[in-house]
Amino acid sequence: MQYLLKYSETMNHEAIFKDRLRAAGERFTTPRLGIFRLLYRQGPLSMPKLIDRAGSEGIDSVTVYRTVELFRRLDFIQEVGLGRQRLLELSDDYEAHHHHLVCGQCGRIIDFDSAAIEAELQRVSRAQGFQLRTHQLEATGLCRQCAATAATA
Amino acid sequence: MQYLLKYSETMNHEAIFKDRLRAAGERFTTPRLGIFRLLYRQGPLSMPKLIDRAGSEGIDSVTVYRTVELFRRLDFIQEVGLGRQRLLELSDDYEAHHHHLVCGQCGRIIDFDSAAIEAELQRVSRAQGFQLRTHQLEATGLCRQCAATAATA
DNA sequence: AATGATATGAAAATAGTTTGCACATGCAGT
DNA sequence: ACTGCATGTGCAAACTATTTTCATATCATT
Repeated sequence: MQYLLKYSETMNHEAIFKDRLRAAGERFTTPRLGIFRLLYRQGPLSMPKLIDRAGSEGIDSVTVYRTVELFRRLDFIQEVGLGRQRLLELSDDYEAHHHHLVCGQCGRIIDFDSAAIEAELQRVSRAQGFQLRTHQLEATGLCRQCAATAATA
Repeated sequence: MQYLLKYSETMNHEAIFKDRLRAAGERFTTPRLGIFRLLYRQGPLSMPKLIDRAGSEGIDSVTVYRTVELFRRLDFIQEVGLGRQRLLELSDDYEAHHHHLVCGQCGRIIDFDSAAIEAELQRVSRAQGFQLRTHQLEATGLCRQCAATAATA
């Protein structure tokens, strides 16, 4: 009997990427791989940064726009708001933190994890018949330092 | 050009708005009030929509940009991401829903409330010495209908 | 009402995004 | 491996969004 190997154990992330593209009837091309790599290696990037980095690899900005649109359509990436920025991140980036406290004063971002929130979200989704893919919680306020400064000012 | 605004209505929240502006050493002007009203009455708006609505009240787009920047600086408004849009909403809009399930397929947005999540967020904030102002939880996935369609496809 | 400081609108400059099109490339079938 | 051809890519240009500049209008104070 043969093991039913999971893709993630047999194939590297780029092979999985290629596979997922092909499965969706889309072509596996050099620019698409390049953009995937940038997001994979450099983590969440803003559109301008992604265009810039891709540019230095010889990928045109137009191609970046079109590829981001494609990736979004295929759910390869999601767009998350962080403070005032919009960042693009790979959907299956399990390292990503999804819960943030953003200081409106200094811009500091405090990541945290909360099993309680995840559990509650699961519960609500189930109740709504909603098939949960990913989520993001962003809280805004003042960090310890800025709150202290504001109090004395 | 004359503004198409009138001062004649109930001004409770508007008086507060005026006071807060003045307290910050900023001027209370007709365009600023107009933009405040739009956000107050029409709830969260995207930048293009706000520019459009303000335009039909005789307020220039440049003024909208500058006023939004001012309001943001004074914490009158916050920018929230919803699906792919960025929306502007008044910070003290207690009617606002802060928890959403966004369907990646059809774009439907399901609002929900969760005391459990609020409580957990309070707890985490306190532990971090973070002074919480507002928050937003956005979950992405497939709504009941789209999940059913996807399963049979 | 007069004054001085600042906000506003109009035009122009700049940045960000989309579209049209000729050429290049991935990939299915030999 | 080669070929055909559907599709992706880069470039230029159109279009849209945002910022800057500056003369004028408006606000708040006297």
